[in-house]
Amino acid sequence: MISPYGMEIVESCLTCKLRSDRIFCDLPAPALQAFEEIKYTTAYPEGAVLFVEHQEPRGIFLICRGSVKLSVSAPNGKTMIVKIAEAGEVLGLSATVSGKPYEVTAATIDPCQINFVKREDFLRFLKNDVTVCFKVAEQLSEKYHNVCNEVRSLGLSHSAAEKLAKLLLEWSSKNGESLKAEPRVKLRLTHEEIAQMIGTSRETVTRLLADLKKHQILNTRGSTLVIRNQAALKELANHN
Amino acid sequence: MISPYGMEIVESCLTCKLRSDRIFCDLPAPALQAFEEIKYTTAYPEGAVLFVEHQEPRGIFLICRGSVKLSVSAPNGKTMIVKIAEAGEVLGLSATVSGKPYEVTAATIDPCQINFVKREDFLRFLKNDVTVCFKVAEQLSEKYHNVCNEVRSLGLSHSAAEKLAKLLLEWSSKNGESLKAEPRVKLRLTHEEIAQMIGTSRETVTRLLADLKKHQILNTRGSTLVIRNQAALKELANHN
DNA sequence: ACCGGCCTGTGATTCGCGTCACACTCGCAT
DNA sequence: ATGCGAGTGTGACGCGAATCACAGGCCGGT
Repeated sequence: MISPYGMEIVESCLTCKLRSDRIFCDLPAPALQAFEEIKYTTAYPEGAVLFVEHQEPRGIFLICRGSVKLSVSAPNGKTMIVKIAEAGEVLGLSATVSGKPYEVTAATIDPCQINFVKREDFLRFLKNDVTVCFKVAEQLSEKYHNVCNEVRSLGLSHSAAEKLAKLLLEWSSKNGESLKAEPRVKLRLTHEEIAQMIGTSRETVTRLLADLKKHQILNTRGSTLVIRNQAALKELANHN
Repeated sequence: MISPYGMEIVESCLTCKLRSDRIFCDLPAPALQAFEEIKYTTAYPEGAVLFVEHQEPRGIFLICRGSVKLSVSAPNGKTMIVKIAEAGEVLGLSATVSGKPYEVTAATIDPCQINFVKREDFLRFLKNDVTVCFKVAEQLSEKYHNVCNEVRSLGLSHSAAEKLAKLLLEWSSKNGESLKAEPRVKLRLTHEEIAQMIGTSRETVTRLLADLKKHQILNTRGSTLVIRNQAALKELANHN
């Protein structure tokens, strides 16, 4: 089956080949079967909004394919990107479990395939199986862990340069790229969006990147960043 | 029984009078009995360190009485206070569940009574009872929710004044004080610590508080703050 | 009553970076 | 080609707040 947005749809979670890489999909067979029965698979185009912060939780969204931008925003319109979620991650989990409003806004940044499960169905699913419930607890811990790191880098760094360096290093370590001599990072975000991730202004990001290039720490090949001096970048990230 | 630090110890969770107010303590009888058997009750003096960030998770800490300061810190020594946890809250939950290192440091700020449960015991306890497991998931959601708010106010406010105003309002709303015409907030932290909570410097906090007094928004009676103009404070917190 | 430590208050100076303003380069659609 | 819009690069300027430095309070110990 071909989806509306030129993507092949994975029909069933039972036969999904990505299963074993994933954290949440990797459930014992009976649980997976139960999940199969309550999930709705949907394809979304780029830029689709899955849910908005402060909305009542409708349920969870499991990313099968594509990536999703999570952001929080202030009444004055200023917004901050919390993270880019990839395939295998579950969104809206904490809101769905606790019944409190979604704490972030989720919008796709490329075409996505997503499994949705309604809140009541999901809660029933949880309460029927300790394995599942524990898995969810693990997921939540994971998420908590990540936000804590967010707080750490937001709160503990004086300079914007420090935060940018941290971000680049984090990106490069995602694909094991950081093990190479000159890790490459594919830039999928605009300077504006990077600025929103580290809580600074677009111009500052542009300037900082220019500086890094001038000092031979970075290099750009089209929209791919090459980290030429990882040590120096780490220096920037940790020191001052 | 009297503890080493002049506090009466609550012997058993089954007879604990605070139970119904608490989130985590409030379990069905059999689960509570099981909890009773794996917990260790301890009294701590002011300033005791329960665990340190990046440590391997030893287990969970349930505060029965007293309050605990949670902080993260950078290699350079700079530290940031994430929250002040009160009686009824569970600490180290996410680390214990996921097996990842503790993400914060926990230190008592007054004499505390605390129930400790070893990681293996706790995991067994979890996996034996869906109710418990679900409760834990709820707790984790709660925590996630709180950290998200932390990120929001850290990342989305331009001025230190804004963050300070937010903090004061949050404190005043804890005891339902904010419903009164002139809410009072007991200051239990030094300016230095307040600064660490909102990611600014001690001097700035001092100056901001002085300004607020000058503008008749605050007033101080000893170590108690009186909010004389809540509207103005909210204005500061939300706008700019 | 005295001292020594923490805490608070306040001025002077410096600097990062947000903001405004505008030019320049890419795509992409017509 | 042309022209438009989104994204990028760069200078000038000013404000907020970090930092340094020091002067008073407050408090608990001997």
